[in-house]
Amino acid sequence: MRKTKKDAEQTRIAILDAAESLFCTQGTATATLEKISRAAGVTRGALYWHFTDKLDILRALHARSVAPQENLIRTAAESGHDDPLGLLEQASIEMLKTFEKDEHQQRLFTIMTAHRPDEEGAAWFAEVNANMFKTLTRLTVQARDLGMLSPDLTPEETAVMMMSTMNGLLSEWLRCNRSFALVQLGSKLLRKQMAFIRVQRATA
Amino acid sequence: MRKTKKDAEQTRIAILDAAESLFCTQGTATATLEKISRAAGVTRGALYWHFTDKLDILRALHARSVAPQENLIRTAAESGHDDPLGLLEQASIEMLKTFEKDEHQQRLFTIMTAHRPDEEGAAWFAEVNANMFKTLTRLTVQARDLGMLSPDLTPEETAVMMMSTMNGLLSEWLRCNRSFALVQLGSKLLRKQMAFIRVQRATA
DNA sequence: TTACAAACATACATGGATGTATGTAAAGGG
DNA sequence: CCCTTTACATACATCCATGTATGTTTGTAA
Repeated sequence: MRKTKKDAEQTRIAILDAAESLFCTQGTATATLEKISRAAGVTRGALYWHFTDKLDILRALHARSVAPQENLIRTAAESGHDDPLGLLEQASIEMLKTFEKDEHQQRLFTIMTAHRPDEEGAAWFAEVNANMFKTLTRLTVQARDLGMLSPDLTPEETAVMMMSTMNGLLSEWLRCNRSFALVQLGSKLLRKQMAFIRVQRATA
Repeated sequence: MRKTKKDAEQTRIAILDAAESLFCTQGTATATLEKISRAAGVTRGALYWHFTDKLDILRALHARSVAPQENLIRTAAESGHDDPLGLLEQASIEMLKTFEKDEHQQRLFTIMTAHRPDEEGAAWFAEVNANMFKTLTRLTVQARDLGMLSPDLTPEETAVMMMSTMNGLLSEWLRCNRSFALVQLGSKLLRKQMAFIRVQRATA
């Protein structure tokens, strides 16, 4: 029992990894804190030292893998752009690429979509998604103000469509065990969809 | 305590309704059997009389609301069609319409996607989805054999795309509290996507 | 070197969920 | 009219997850 700062941080990471894995395979409800601690090679004491409860672990998992990416897109959206829809298309495809590689993001996505915990956890999850929606809407509003959005689509509708297809692609890819090329098929679909979303000029 | 056959069937339905509601709001893990029985106005004894356990209730819920619709599409897919993609588009839009009205289907979808239970329940859920995928693939294979499928899409890719956008639309609609017109926006998206999936002829 | 706090492990108390076993009153058939 | 079965309610036993309280050992700073 000789733990230096560095050792402590390493056990913290071990706990997070174990929790991520168990949450993903068993769900947040059936994955008990003892299973997690045993999978991490420690006892529940260590777990309660580093985190207050299950939801705290969830938040930590989110903070270390998807929060950075979310902030990246958010800041890009806040600093105006001369081609918002181009940025959106680019960012979406980029998200697919990193998602296809990063197993942490994949597990966390599974956890948040397919194993939603009880009420407090659900509220937190809803908040995370609402933020993402706001970011997207900001971009689509810019696009409309620049006259680049198809006239039969509102900014909100466009944001909904983007969220829908992205989440649909990711969850479908995970559900069928990564049995198709996510980036290839996804970008093919996204490009077509973007062409539909953009105002079509010079077709005559 | 005077229960005729009809009364028993009615309590069974009451249990199913209560379970559906609680599973939807609290998840299958936190919604305990006692909460369900109390919400149904009975005790756990009645619940254990009608069902063996939680998963049995889930199966019953599935059987009474979405199974009929699944079978409808399946039989339509098995009896060949001269325009499989047209049938697919039609069936998808029809699914959106009934889904928008039927609150039972909405709750069950929430339960199955956002509150997946433990391992046995997850296995059952995976099976249900695999069957749907097979049905779709059967249609897209027919389309390819008839030369109606875009040459840069395999039948499996097309089925994946359909599953993805449909599930994405439904879950997005539920997530943001039905705050957009599902049928209107969904059919708009599906029609555009179908045009992309179909082989494009007579464009030159 | 000593004293304090970090970083855990261990032990305990509690409540809650499940399953089962038993009780029981009415329905329904002969 | 009686007997069996249905359709539950009640009671009990068990286990498990959580939280907390306490013990223990070692870094670490003064």
